[in-house]
Amino acid sequence: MRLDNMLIAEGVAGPEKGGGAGAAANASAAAGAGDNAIEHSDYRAKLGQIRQIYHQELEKYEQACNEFTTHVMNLLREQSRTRPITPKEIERMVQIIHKKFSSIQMQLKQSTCEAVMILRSRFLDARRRRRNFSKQASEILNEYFYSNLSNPYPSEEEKEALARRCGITVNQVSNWFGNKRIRYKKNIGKAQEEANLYAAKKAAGASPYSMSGTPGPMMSPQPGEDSMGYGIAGMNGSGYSGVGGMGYDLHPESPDV
DNA sequence: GGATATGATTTTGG
DNA sequence: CCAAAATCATATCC
Repeated sequence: MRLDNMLIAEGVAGPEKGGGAGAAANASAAAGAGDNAIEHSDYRAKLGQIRQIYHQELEKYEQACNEFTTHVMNLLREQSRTRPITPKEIERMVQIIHKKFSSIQMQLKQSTCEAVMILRSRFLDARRRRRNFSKQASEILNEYFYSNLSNPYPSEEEKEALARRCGITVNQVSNWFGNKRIRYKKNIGKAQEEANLYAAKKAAGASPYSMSGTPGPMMSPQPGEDSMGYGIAGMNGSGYSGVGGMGYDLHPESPDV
């Protein structure tokens, strides 16, 4: 029963709902968010495949069940000429057959469920579609991180600002800082170089992009403002003092939201 | 193709 | 409940 419900919920079992056209329309409607439209329709297509196979198999089983039942019935009828066979016995026979076949159907349903689950995880698990952030986003995040090494915990507002500037979500900013903190701590020695590197960049000021490897064209025309205002204003005086004492420093300035 | 980097999720500790 | 730590799954580099 659970399996049935699940299959219906996933749209594998249940009403036919007009085949591909309906599914496609559904997909495009559900993908109003936009960026995941392609993956979603792909998901839909795969789901349709599963669905089709499932129904095919189901029908096949049903047919086989009927054939087998009639076959048994014929045998019984034949036997009834040599010995009396009660209707009750026939009914029992039929029930046994149906039970057998329904257990086979159960297996089909279960494996279909499994397939759907795998499909879901394949498409819905964000880990499987990881995309690296843009170069600029990494720059912005790193700048903030190394400018606030003594307290790399951006507040909610700061996270939102960073998210906007990087074109990612607040959650992603949080993830990034979580990863960065732990991975920075893991090898301070090496990362210190990076810290210095970013400190140097900050000192260099306006053009933190050193053009290391990519002779390609400049990046996107990113709507004006950016750099300046935020990053440089970092800490008070002495660059980055040793982390030695306390981490708590209230932000020297909080211009607005 | 494997080694490493990196974003996301899951587990764990306070 | 939040963040650290562990872990997963992919991207990217070589």
